[in-house]
Amino acid sequence: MTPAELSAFLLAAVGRVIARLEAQAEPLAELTVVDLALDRPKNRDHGDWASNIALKLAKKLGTNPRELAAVFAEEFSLIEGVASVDVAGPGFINLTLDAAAAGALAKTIVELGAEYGRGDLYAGVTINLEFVSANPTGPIHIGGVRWAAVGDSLARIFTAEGGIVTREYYFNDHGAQIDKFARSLLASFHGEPAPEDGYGGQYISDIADRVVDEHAGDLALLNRDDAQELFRARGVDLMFTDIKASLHDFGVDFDVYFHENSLHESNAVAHAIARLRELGHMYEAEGATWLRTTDFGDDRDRVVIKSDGEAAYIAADLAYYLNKRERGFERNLIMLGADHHGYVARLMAMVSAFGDTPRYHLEILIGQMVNLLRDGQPMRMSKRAGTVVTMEDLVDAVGVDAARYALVRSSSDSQLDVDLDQLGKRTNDNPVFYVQYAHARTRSVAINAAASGVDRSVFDASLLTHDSESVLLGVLAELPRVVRQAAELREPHRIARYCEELAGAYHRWYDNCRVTPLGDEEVSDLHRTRLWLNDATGTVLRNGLGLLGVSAPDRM
RNA sequence: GCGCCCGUAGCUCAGCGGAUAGAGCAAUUGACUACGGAUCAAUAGGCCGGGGGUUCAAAUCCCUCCGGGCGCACCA
Repeated sequence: MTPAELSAFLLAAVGRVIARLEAQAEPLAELTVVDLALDRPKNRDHGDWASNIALKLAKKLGTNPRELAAVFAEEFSLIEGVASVDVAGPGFINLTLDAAAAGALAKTIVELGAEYGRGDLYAGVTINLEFVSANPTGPIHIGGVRWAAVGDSLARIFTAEGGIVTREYYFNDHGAQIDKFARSLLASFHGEPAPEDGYGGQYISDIADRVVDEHAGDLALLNRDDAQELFRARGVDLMFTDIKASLHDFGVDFDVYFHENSLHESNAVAHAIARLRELGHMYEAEGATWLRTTDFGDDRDRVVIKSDGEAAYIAADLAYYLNKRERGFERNLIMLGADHHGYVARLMAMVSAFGDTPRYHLEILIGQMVNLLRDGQPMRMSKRAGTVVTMEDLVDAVGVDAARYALVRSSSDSQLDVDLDQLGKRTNDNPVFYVQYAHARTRSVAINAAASGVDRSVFDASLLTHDSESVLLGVLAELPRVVRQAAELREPHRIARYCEELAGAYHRWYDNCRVTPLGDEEVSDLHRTRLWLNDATGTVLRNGLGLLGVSAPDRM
């Protein structure tokens, strides 16, 4: 029995009880699965599942929690597959399933395979996920890498919930940052130090050299301005190619690389401004053109066209947002570093100005900073000096799986400390190996089972009676709920934590319950049924790791 | 000054208003002539930053103070 099936039965039972009680009390609103608050108790003595619905409803029904719980419990005990029901503490209802009902899940999971864990939370909804979006003025820094891991995982999770997801990279190939980049390349070409506010380091001279290799003849003929222009165009292009390749090596491939420049070159910016003007939210003052964001909760109005006639940065954002909406995206998410959180209010105001709904049509996820440590000491980074730790450095140090897992396993709301030395030398410091090992073990057990003549020709769930088996089944049952919650809260780290819990439950089961017969013991239905459970665990670990973009190896 | 995030075991971090607050690492002690010891079992380690409040029930929600990070442009 899956949790969804159990919930449906319980909800129906609750409905019957309430129908009887409502004769003497106020009618209640329609109840849902959420009201049931079905939970897997931490303490095994409290059964397989627990509900606190009696505590929640007692007051509304004009009765006390324990009495109400007793009534529910009686009704619950009639459900097929429920072995026992107890009322505990202030009014918790603890349920224990019989082994056959609980164990049936193992077969269900094996049969569903990659489908198990998927849901329909965002069925058919078009979702645009914009992340990384690092300027093409240098390699992706560590904060961007966090978003690469988290954003890609979130994309996988939304997809698992039925969403039609586009991964999008906003490429800031316009404006002053790019000019600095071009001047930095030119400075390197002339053997000059990096400009005061520019970029330095090995990658600048590398890029400059590559441009020189391609265009040595041309450069000799160009004046300084034209040479800078050539460095700008080619340098951005080369940087862009490098960034794409790094992301690909990291397992992240974007569907759309959107160039900011295209918004300026087309009439997209003018189009967006015209629309906002029609809606009456633009005004002229002090020689500039403003968007009245204070009408929508921002603390000051924002300049869209500067008094020198140039578009301010937000102009492109207006155009970009409108463009996404016109491309048909219902939900748009942008992932930004904490150093950009001051931008949220004005973007939300913009959404309102367009007549859309903030936090629905546009959501901004803020990720806190990542501190890189080496031997416990923070690593100081400077773009000008070129001392940045890149995605490649991180991957070289620990590998793609370990890097992605370390970045995705914590809430994005928390600042994260990543110690390169620690991650690099002691592999056990990263729980990804614990999870991957559990998966490899399921494969190894399956191979041994086959060699011993154990197959899946028989499945008798009533034989799965060991305590470690009911714990394992309980954890397996939770994947769909964890995926849904990770999607709703935009928190991929819940998947990682779940995988760790599952791996632990599996290792403990492995220690207690053999799949292959020992010595000259006969192959029994218990062995065969346990093979189903083993394979079901392998499936769930693979599905879970897949949502994180981490491999599930057969051997390690 | 205003805004956002954080403060939980020695360290890095989980914890959907519920029962005895958890995991990994680090420490101590056990378990392989049994499906992989990258594992398991056990011990130790906590005024959940402080103080109020809401609730049958608060690490979780609200207020306040303290501490840390990051922001508050006609920069991008």
